Amino acid sequence: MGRAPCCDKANVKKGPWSTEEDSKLREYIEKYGTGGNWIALPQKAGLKRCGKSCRLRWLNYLRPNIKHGEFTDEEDRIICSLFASIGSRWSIIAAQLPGRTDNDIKNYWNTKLKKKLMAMSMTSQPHRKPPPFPSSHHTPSVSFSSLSSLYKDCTTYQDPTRSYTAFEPMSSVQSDLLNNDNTTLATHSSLIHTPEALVNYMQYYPVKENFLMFGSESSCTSSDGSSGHISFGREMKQENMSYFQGFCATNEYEDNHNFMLNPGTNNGGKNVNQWAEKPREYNLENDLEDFKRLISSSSNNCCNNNFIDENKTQEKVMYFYY
DNA sequence: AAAAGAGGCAACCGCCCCACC
DNA sequence: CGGTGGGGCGGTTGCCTCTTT
Repeated sequence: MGRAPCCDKANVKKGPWSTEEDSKLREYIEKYGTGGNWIALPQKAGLKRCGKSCRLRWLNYLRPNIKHGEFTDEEDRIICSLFASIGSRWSIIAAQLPGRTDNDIKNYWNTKLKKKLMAMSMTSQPHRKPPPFPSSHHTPSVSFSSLSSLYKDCTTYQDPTRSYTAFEPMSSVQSDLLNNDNTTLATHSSLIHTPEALVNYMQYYPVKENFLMFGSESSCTSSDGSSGHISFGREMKQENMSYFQGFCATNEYEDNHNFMLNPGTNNGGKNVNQWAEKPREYNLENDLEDFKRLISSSSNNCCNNNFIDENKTQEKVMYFYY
């Protein structure tokens, strides 16, 4: 048996909102607020509308400070970068663009920005082929400054020997792109140097699960001075503790390191996180659900300055680790 | 000028998450 | 602890407007 509908579909008006309905809704909410119950609101406000419809109308159109019209270049840039990073999680993207709604951004992306990017991409590379898919022997050499510069509120994690930057899924990594030793992503990600490259890359090699992690380890600094290595992994839970588990391929050695990041402890107002080698006791193909859950729940116990505006969304956090 | 096609966007649908009982 | 219901989200639809033929 299906779930009961949230409202009586037969007695509910659908379609475009009239100005009269708009003002009824606006006046009611300005006077009484939503009362935390959208389902009951239309009746109280004298509207023959579904509560969800009222919510949508308010959030996307009537609420104060909504910005309509042309997107700026800066907004374009943010949307592209975030889309490349986290995929179509419009509410998170909207949280970074004051006055813009997720619906607006979604429409803008689907109708204009996607085409714009494709056009730019084809103009610069008329005979473009998919980005190369290097062998696992490719030496990683990562520059991610252009990406990280887009984000101001990075959470900082470090220990004396390692620093990491992680992209939480990212739309992330298709398991079929991975070698048995889980190194493929690590190595071909090394070609991503700019947001544009990432967009380009993800058109051909979309990723779905897990997360990417760029980082460095002092012990892995290569002879040419670059110290980047690339890893992939995921966050997981064990006995009420969350860990980041992953594998890394470094400049110095391409065997995998299995590591974990214990949750930070507050040390003089700053989170200090402990990195530790971890025995290979997990199968990366499993426990993805744990990973996803933790991504949404760990903001409270792991990071103290999340990327996401918690007033707009309480979940789906992107972490950057240095 | 009219018809057809394309584009843009508001709104709907259905699923998932989570708080509450 | 499982069930229920509301809120929130992303994907999709359908209507309206604009452009092209």
